[in-house]
Amino acid sequence: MADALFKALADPTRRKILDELAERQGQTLFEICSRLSMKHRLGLSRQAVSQHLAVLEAAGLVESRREGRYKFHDLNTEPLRHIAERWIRSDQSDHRETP
Amino acid sequence: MADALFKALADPTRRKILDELAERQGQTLFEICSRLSMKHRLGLSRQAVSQHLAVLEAAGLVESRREGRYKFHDLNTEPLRHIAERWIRSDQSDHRETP
DNA sequence: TCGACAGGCAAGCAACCACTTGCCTATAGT
DNA sequence: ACTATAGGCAAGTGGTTGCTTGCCTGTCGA
Repeated sequence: MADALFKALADPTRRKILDELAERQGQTLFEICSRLSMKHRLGLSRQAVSQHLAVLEAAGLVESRREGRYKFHDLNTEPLRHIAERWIRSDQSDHRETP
Repeated sequence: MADALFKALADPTRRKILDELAERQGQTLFEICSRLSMKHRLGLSRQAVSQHLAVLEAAGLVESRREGRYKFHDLNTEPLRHIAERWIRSDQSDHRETP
């Protein structure tokens, strides 16, 4: 479970997809494709993005809903919220903002 | 920079190493090796752990200091603190605890 | 009804990654 | 001085992964 989450975040293209979904929820596969090629100059095939979305969905970071022939993708930030707690909770060093 | 961080976290063995360092700071390579084999039944070679530590150090998650023939490793949680902010900051969904 | 559009499935390939093996350096103890 | 200990360097290997290519399914508009 944590494994799928961290592996999903390991790829820079997948993180950019999360960026796009954070900026605008409910995008379709083609919208994400064109956004990636426009803004980031990424020449990815449709299937590549589709596979990335499958990985993100398996990790719980993306949820999809189908309407007709469109499939809309939504970002779910819930799995991201407790990632660092695993190592931060018993933190003995003082990481306060530099005065 | 973010790439090294996420790739470092992608491996389950490296995350266990971070767990061990979170539990006890300043461990040597051999201490980490024996801990991993004891507690997690991981039969890893010394070089495997050494390479993992190099990856973690490149990501800024582990800092090392040399004293004589020993090299002590310390966990640095600083890179972990702002990981999720990238996607959470402009979060419009209501993820409050279930009432 | 038929063609265009949105998406899915599966095999194949090249690059990467975790891990091993073998050898080497340097410090500490006797 | 010499041996054991702690660690490093580099080449090789099997498995994984990101991406492509080709083909198929389902939905909407004319």
